[in-house]
Amino acid sequence: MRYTLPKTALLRKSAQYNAVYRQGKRIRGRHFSLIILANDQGFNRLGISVHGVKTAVRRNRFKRVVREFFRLNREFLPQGVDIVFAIRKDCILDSSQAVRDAVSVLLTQQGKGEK
RNA sequence: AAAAGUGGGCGCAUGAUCGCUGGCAUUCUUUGAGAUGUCAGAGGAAAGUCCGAACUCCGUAGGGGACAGUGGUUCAUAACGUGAACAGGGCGUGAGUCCGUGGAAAGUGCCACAGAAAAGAAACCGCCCGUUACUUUAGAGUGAUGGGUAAGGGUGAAAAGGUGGGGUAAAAGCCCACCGCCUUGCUGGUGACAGUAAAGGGCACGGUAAACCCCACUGGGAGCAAGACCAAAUAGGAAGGCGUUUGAGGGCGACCCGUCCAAGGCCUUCGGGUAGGUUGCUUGAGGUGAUACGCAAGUAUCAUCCUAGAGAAAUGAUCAUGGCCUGCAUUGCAGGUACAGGAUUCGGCUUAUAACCCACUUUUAUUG
RNA sequence: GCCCCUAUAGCUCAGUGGAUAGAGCAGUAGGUUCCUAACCUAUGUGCGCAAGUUCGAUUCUUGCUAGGGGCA
Repeated sequence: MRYTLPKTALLRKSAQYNAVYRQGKRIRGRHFSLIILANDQGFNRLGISVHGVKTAVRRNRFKRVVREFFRLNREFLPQGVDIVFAIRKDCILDSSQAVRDAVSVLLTQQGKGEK
């Protein structure tokens, strides 16, 4: 069951997204930003927002890559949080490994900032 | 063989592992946005939203006008601004291809600059005939003025039939021949239209309607975020009940008494309805094949098939094998494999699109 | 998904089918000043793209492209 990704692990409603946007903590990166908010579900939930990408094929491509990353790297992320990927229009990431590297950079930067 | 034209096809394939969505079946200590199994799961343009319809709601006596759209003819179609065939015109040696292709003798407007004149034609130069003044032997010349003239000049995108002959003071369809044009007839065609050594007209009618406009035809409005059903919370509404200084309810107060506020109160029900959920939702003017009719677009009959249904929105990732293309270069290595992703559903149009394949046709060259 | 609007100079905007397309700000060069600003003079730069109608198109028609807005 480790690598499944059911719909309960996705943010589905506008209200859920708005809660994360209002109260979450933002980490700005080069190709995308992370917005993180602790939840009371006991597991992570994922939301994806792609802005400024013209064609539906490229938009869906980003969403699939990010979902694939999220599915394969559960322990890599903080636990028990809602996390939204806000992808910018100049994003060039094309594989879950590239996303993993970028997220790793962001999280270590954030850790240093807190210390 | 080369260069073209037209029409059509294909739009990488197979397997393994992990994962996603839906249908069906089974299952339950957790009845869940559950689990297991099985089947299915993006396009030729799904795109742009440029047209047309289905479907849904709202509106609606009938007629006219306004407004908008369309615009050769005949068919096709549920319908269309789409398609087919044909007609007319432009382009091309050709196969072919392109065309918003009704009306300018209903009216109004516009036609810059140039030019005498740009529209009920017109006299600037020129040509011709008079009158008159001056010069002159005369013929004639110069100036002024009255007329005739559209042959010639030059301008322009465009200047009111063309060529030749006759004719005249000079000219002119003024007259004649041929060509062109218009009207009427005849013939062919369903028709647009075409033909005509038929008759008549001397020729009138510049262009522009993707300027206003006229004519013919078509059009009620909104759109699945349509619409239908269920329905938290909050505010307000309606009805009924309680209560009316015999005090419901609330404040002060630990509580009682007391005191203060008090119909703008409390309770129940109903209706509408937000978040949210369910539905609309995929069997349809459907696909494929055969036969018949039709030049064709297409239509009819029979057989056969069922082929996505999400909702912050599923079809992805990794690996392997093999196609195809390119490069290196020799039988391996490297790189590439387009445009692009359903959102109520259909019919079209338009736009994007790597590489490859097929059929027919044309022109040129060579050979037979 | 549906429905609208816009595109003119580096920026903000004008512009009856007809001239070398205009105004303000900005830019460049020169003048003025001891120097700078202000001021004066001169000067460059454009009609989103492609077809069509017309003698002629920024303007009219069609198709694209880009941007913006509305419908809960």
